[in-house]
Amino acid sequence: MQIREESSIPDKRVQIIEISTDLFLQNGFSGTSMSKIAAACGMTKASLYHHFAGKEDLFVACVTHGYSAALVALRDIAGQPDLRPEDKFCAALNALYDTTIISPVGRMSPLIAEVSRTFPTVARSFHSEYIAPQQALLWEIIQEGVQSGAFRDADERQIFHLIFGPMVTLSLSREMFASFHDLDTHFPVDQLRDGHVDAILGMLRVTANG
Amino acid sequence: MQIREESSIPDKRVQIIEISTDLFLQNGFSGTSMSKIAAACGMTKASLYHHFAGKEDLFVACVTHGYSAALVALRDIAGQPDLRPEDKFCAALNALYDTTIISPVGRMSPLIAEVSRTFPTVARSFHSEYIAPQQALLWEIIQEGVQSGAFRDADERQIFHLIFGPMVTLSLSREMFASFHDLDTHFPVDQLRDGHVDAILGMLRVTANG
DNA sequence: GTCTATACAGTGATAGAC
DNA sequence: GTCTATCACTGTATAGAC
Repeated sequence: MQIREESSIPDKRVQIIEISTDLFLQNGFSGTSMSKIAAACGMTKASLYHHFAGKEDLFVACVTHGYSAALVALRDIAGQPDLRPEDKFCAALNALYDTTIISPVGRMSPLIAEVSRTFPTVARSFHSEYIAPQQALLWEIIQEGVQSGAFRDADERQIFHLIFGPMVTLSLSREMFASFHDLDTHFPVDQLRDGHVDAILGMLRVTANG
Repeated sequence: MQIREESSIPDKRVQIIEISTDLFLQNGFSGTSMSKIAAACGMTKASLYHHFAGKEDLFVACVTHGYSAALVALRDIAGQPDLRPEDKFCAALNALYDTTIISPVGRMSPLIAEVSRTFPTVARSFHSEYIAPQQALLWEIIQEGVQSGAFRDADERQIFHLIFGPMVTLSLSREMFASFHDLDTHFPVDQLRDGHVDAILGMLRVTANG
C-alpha cells in the first residue's frame, strides 16, 4: 500500500518534476529543452506533453514543488515552544542557509530571474508563496525575541536586507562559479554562515548601553 | 576631429555593445537573438557577424565593456589622499551600490549565472577582471582604516560576505521582481543602503571595550 | 499513456554579390 | 561593410495510431 502525500499529485508527475528540476539547475531554463527532459525521463516529447501543458507549466511545477518542503523546516522551528528566542532564531537562520544554498528552490533564484521577464507570473508566485511566508515566519521568531526582551526592535525590511542578502548572494555565487575547482575555498558555506549569524546576533541583541 | 578612448575600440563596435547590453538585460541571454540585436542596431545579421565572431563573443564584449567604467569610480575614491579612512570607506560602499544596482555590469550578475554553465570562460573573466579587482580596492581601503586605528581587523572573506551580499541580492531582487508595480516600496535602494552601511561601520569601528 | 511522425517558427552562422 | 539568400539545426508543440 502506497502512502500518498496530502497533495494528490500523481507519482509520475513528481518523478518528472524532480528530474527536470535537476536539468533546469544544471543548464538553465533556456538551456534545457523539452526533448532533453523527455529523454532523461525515458519517454518521448509527446508523452511529456501529456503530463504538462508546456514548458512554462512544467517549470512552474518545479518551482512550486519545492515550496512546501523548504518551508516545513522553518515552520517546525517556529513551532518549538521550549526553545529560547535566541536559539530559535539561530536555528532558523541555519535552516534558511540550508534551503537557500542546498535545496533546489533556493538554488533556483537565478533561474527565476532568468524567466521572470518572459513569465512575470513565476516571479509573483515565487514571492507570494515562498519569499513572503518565509519572511513572515522569521519575523514572527524575531518578534518573540523582542517581546522577551532579548532582541531590540529593528526595521523589518532593513533586517531582512542584512539577513537574506549574504545567503542569497552566496548561493548565486556558488551557482555562477560552479566551474571553479576551488569553489569551497572561495565560498566556504559553514564558515561564512557562522560569522554571518554572529554578526546578526550582535546587532539584534540588547546591549547594556542600548 | 573625433576624440578616441584610450582603448582603440571602433565606435560602431561600442554602439552595438551598448544596444545589445540593453537587450540582454531586458530579455536574458537566450531570450535575445542575434536577429533582434541586428534589427535594433539597424543592420542585418550578416553585418553584425562582421563585427563579432558570434553570440558568445558579443556577450563577453558586453560584460567586459562595463568593467573599466565600473572600476573607475572606485579607483578614484581609493586614490583620494585627503579623505579620512572612514569617509573613504563610506564613499566606496556608496559607489559599489551604484555600480551593483544601476550600472549594466552589476545588473548582469543573473545573466552571467545563466550562461556560466555553457561558457565557464565568462564566469572566470567576470571574477578575475571585475570581482577580484573590486574586492582588492575595497580591501586596500579597509586596511588603511585598520592601520590608522579606526577599524578593527576583520576576516577578508567574512567581511566581503556581509558587504557584497546585501547589495548583490538587492540587485538580483530588483531584476527578478522588476514587474512589480511597487518595486521601490519593496526594495527601497537608498534606505536599505544607508542602513547597511551603518551596520557595517558599526561592526568595523573599534569600540571602547574592543 | 505512450508512441511515430510531423508542422512550423526561430536559431546561430555562412557564402558570395555589391 | 552591408546586403540577400540560404544553410543545417533545434525549439516548442501537435495529430493521430495503438
